[in-house]
Amino acid sequence: MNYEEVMKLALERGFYFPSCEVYSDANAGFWEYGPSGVGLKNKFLELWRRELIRRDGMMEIDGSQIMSKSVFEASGHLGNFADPIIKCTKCNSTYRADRTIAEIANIEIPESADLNEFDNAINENKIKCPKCKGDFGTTKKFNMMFKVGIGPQEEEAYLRPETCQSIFVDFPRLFKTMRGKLPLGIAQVGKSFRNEIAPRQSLLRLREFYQAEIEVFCNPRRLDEVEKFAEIENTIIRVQTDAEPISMTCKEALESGTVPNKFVAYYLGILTEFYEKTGIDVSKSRFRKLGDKEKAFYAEVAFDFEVETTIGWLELVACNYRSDYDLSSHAKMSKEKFEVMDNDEKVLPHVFEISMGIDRSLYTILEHSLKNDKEHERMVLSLKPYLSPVHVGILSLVKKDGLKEKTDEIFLNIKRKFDAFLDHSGAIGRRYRRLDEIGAPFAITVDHQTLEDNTVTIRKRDSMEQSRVDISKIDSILLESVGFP
RNA sequence: GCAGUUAUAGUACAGUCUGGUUAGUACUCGUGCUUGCCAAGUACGUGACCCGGGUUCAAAUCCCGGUAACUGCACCA
Repeated sequence: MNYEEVMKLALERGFYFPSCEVYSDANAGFWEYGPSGVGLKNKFLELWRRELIRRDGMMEIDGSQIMSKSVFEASGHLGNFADPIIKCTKCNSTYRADRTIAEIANIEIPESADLNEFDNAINENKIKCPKCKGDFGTTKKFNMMFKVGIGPQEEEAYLRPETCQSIFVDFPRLFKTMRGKLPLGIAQVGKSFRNEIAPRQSLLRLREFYQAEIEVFCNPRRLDEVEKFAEIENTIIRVQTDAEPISMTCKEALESGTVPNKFVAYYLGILTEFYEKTGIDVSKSRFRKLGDKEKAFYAEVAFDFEVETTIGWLELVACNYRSDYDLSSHAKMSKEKFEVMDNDEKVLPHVFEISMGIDRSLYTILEHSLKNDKEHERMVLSLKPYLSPVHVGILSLVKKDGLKEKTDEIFLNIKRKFDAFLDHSGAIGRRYRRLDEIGAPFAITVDHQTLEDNTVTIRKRDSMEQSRVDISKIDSILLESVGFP
C-alpha cells in the first residue's frame, strides 16, 4: 500500500497522528503514537532487544535527553552539525553558503570555514539570489540542535541530536563496573531532537524522533577475530556499492572486500536477520555504501540500510564505523581516560555504530504489511503476530443467551497474558474487519455451541480460516502463535 | 526556507466562484430490533466549516495575516 493508505489507517486506527492538533499553533515535525502505534513500537523494540541486544550480549542504558554544552563541543556537533546559510534579503530564500558559492563562482570554501570568508566571497564575486537576483544578508550558522537554558541562570545545554553521546561519555564507568570485555556493545533507545528546516511526511522526517542506537566498542587490531561470524556467514545481505544492489552472503561480502572486515559483516548480517523478522520485505533492502561526500563527519566507513517503499528508498539505519573519533574527543575534552585493557594490550577502542530510526522502521513495517484483500473487500494489516498491537479479539457471536457472560469470562482469564480486545457490538463480520485492520492475528468467537461443549472458534487473520478448539487450549495455542521467534 | 495546491465530523468528499433559513452525502462510530460466522437489513442517535483579524445588516463562503498538510525545489549532520 502507499503512503496515503498508511496515513489513513494511522489516523483511523490510532497508530499515529499530529501532535497538539487541537491548537492552531501546532508545530510541524511533531507526531504522536496512539494505542495501536505504541503497541507496535513496544513489540518492535522487544524484537530488537532479542535479535540484537541479547543475541550479542550487549548492555542497554537510558541516558539524559538534555546534555551539557561540553558534550557537543567534544562530539563536534556544535561545530559540524551547523551549516553556513545565507538568506536572500528580498525573497527570503535560504541557501547553504558553501554550496551556492561553489555552484555560482566555482570557489570551494569548506563548510567549517570562518563566516567572514563566505561573506567576502559573496561580495567579491557579486553573488546574487539565483531565484530573484536579490542581495544576500550575512552568512549565519544554522545549528540543527535545540538549545535549552538550564536553571535560573539559563546555562547553555542542548537536546541531544543523537542518543549515542551518552553511550560514549558513560563508557569508562560502564566498562569498569559492568566488567566489560572487548568487543562490547552498548545500546540505547530514546528520543533525539533535530531542528529540521523542512520536516515532511509524518514519521519520516520528525523534529523529535526515536532512535535505537548500538555502539560496539572494539579493538581495531582484531576486527577479523569474530567467532560469531560463523552464525551469519551464509546470511544473505544486499549491498550496493555502485549502480545496483547485489545479493550476497556475508561470507561473499567479506571475501570480495565489499565489506571491510568480519566485524562489520557480522553486524550487517544480524541486522538483516532482525529486519527480516519485522516482516519488512528485505528483498527490497540494500546496504548502500556511502561515498566520502555523503558520510557524516565522524564516519570512516558507512553503510546506510535502506528499504524501498512507495515513496522511494528510505534510510532506516545508519551503520558507521566511527573509529576512535568519539572516545578520543571526549578523552581530550574531559581529560578522562578512555583506554581499556584488551587481554594484555591497552587500547582506545574503535566504535561501530548501528543507528536505527524507529519511526521510519515502523512506517515501513506498516507499508509492507498493509494489504488490500480485494476478494474479501477488506484491508488487512498482516503484521507478524508477535508485533501486532492486539494479539487476539475476544468476540461474542451475539450478546444474548448468556454468550456475553461466557465471553467476558474468557477475556478475564486471558487479558493479562496477551493483548486481547473484547468486542460485543455489531455484526460479527464487521468486528473481524476491524481486527484485521489493526493486525490482530486471531479472533476467538463464543457461540451457542460454546455453552454446550466449552469450545470456541478461532479465526486466523490472513486466511480467514476458522477451527473449533476447547477453551482450555486457548492459552497454549496463543502462546505458541504470538510468541517471539 | 521558497513556490504551487489544499484546509468542512473519526475517514473520504460536496457546498464557497455568485455571502442569507436547520451546512449535505458515503463510510465510520453509539444504542435498539433483526439475522446468527465474515463490512447485510432496519430504526434512532453522536459528530465538522483550521486559527486570528477585517469588510458587511449578515462570513464556512469575500479580503488580510498566521498555522498545518500535500507536491516540487533547496536542506537531511
